[in-house]
Amino acid sequence: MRLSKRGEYGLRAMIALAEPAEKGSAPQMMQIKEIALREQISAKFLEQILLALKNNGLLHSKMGVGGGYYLARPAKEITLGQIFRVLDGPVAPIKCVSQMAYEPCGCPDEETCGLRLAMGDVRNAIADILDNTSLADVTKRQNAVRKKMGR
Amino acid sequence: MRLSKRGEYGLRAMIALAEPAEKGSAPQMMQIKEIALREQISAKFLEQILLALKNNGLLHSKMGVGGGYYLARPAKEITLGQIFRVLDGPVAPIKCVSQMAYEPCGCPDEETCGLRLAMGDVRNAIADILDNTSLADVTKRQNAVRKKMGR
DNA sequence: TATAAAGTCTATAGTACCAGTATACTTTCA
DNA sequence: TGAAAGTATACTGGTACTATAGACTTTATA
Repeated sequence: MRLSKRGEYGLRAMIALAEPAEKGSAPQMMQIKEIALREQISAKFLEQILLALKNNGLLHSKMGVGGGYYLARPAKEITLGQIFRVLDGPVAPIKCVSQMAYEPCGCPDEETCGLRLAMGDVRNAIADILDNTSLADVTKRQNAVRKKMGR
Repeated sequence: MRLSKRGEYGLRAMIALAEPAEKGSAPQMMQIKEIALREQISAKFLEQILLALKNNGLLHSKMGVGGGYYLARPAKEITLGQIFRVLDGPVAPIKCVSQMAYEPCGCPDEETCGLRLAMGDVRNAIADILDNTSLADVTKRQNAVRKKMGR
């Protein structure tokens, strides 16, 4: 049940982009290098990841001097599930319970397959969290913990 | 978030072994070939998987003529989580939230890392299902569905 | 007690995927 | 016009996954 490095770095980058530099400021733009440095990620690798996120409509970018990446929509409208699926594919642990990439698993009777029933529950539990947690939720929670710890 | 073939086959085999041949009969013993045929798995591959489950105390075996594998404990005392961990390792999507294989993920402040907080929720949701679903639960559910569909 | 049926164990092969690197290109701004 | 930035694609080394092979041990029974 692992999150790939690709997925991890992508999620970290998106969270970084969701943290407003100043309170109530415009959606912030950051450069690849900036994010890479801050999150300790290989810039070249991150480049590919951000590109994939852009091509799937989650990021926008500006080329040239003073360019960079920024969120395509407000942080509260982008969920972890959307990001995850772009970078790591379907959420389901087994294809026969996948919503976005269904494939039969070959058991004689899918309707009554016990493994399928159990893995369906797992899929739903994961999707429930990922699809109902937005980037805004994440940064809000971060700040709440920070405040609580007095930082 | 994928279940490996190893994990899938192992879970299928354990579920097969948990289905009593006759109502209220003794823990049933099945041979590798028998399970492999029924679940359409390569017998040699399944062999390794069952061996791993045996070496981790989830299965017992009997060698020689008329031998086979059988559950080491009653089906209601073996959870999907136990099987999963033997075959696919930790449940956590990222090491910094793993209970059984913790490792720092390298973010500057783990306590307030948003990704870690979210992935912690995911881990708990998965573990909650896997550790609270026994083989007996699975076969019971299978039978319930079968009955409902009139088979 | 010989034989065949069954599990045990270790090694290895092929493949796919992951993580990262390299390089050439295009766009934009000053 | 040149430097800063993103775009695009190819390549590579490593590792993990999915088996397959073969030699070995244990056990029942004829």
